[in-house]
Amino acid sequence: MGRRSDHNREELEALILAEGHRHMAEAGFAKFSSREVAKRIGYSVGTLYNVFGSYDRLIVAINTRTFHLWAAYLEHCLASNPKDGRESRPETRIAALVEGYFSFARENTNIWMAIYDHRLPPGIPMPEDYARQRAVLTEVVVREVAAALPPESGAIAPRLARSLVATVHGHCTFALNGSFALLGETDPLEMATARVRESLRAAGARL
Amino acid sequence: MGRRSDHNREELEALILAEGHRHMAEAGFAKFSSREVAKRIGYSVGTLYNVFGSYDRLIVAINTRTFHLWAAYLEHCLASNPKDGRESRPETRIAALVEGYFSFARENTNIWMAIYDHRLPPGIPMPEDYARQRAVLTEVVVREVAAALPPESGAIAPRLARSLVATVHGHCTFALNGSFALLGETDPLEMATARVRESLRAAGARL
DNA sequence: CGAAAAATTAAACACCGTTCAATAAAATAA
DNA sequence: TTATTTTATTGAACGGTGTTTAATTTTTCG
Repeated sequence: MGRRSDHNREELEALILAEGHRHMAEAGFAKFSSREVAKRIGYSVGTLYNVFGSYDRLIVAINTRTFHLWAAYLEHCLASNPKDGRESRPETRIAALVEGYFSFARENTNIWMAIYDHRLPPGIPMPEDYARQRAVLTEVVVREVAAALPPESGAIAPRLARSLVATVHGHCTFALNGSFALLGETDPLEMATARVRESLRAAGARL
Repeated sequence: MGRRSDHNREELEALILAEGHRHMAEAGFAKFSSREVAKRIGYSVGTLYNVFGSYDRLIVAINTRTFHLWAAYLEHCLASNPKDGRESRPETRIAALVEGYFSFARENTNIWMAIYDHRLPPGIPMPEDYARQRAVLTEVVVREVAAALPPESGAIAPRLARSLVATVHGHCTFALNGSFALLGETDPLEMATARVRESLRAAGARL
């Protein structure tokens, strides 16, 4: 049948992705539907499948975009705490990072949760884009952790950074899914920040 | 229509729960289906809805059972490290707890993940059973954390324990969903244990 | 036994992801 | 230009889901 005059393949992919991202933000992972995305952009379901191949690949593309937004958001948070200003202490920048992790998740709950709600069927490998965007995000943390540690400890920064991301992730998850509220915890961000500070100090950081 | 001779209401509820749990363990949250559970126990879907009211309440019941199993598993792990034996040091018991957290999740991935995959629609409150079973699990950790801290720090044990559970949860999640593998981390358990030890030391524990 | 109560069913509804022959439009060839 | 090939798009069909409900069966009890 026919090529439409108003969208080439590239534009169509971008259109689906943009609307898919919006729908995910509004509806959340559990209620997300590829049919609904198709309806919203005025194409039929089949077209979506021609472009993305499957539901899973569409979700992965949406999540990849979320990683991109997230990394940009964190860099923006850090830019408010410049290295050379009065508030340039590594502690401040680390705190800004933890706070940024939490506030991105809080202000974009559905798209943030979708990253962890979705799991690829076993055997299907992650697209390269996904791994790369995720690595970018991790690199930001590695860089800041390395800056907080004494120069001679730089080698351990990557492993420690990954571990601290997991620490913050755990706290953020419990904050957003109600686990902390259920158990009586009222300030998850403070708890996460404290745990990160302790581990950095144990690794030799002077905070 | 009629009451069957072979199951009263209580037995039927237990039957559904047992088969539901089994199905969740085999299929995982994404492929779980109440219709499939009904088919397996030889009842129709309607009966399931008469007993549990909705899909969500069935899932919550399954997850509540998982919390119960999990707490029992952890107590069993701790029993292998008795308080009064040669290996009675709090550090050993804390390590056993972290290891138990990981190994339960690893050996029961689907039912463990289902706890965090499922989210109640907003407005519907958690059943009391769920909160209670979850509190039991947390109490185990609070008790061990308090034992690791100096007596005068006992008051902070509950908050610290919740935070350490979040820390371990984050590491366990990243270990099981492939995040750590993607980022090159090869020993999540070691990382989690190290973070917990650091935080306990910072709180005054002599490990 | 017969009537009231309770339990169970099966069909219907509105969704979902996925596939695929038919079709319409664009690109190319004659 | 017209004819043909290639490409993009569709919409119906399939088998699945959670959920509701009228009809039906079974049990209970007077």
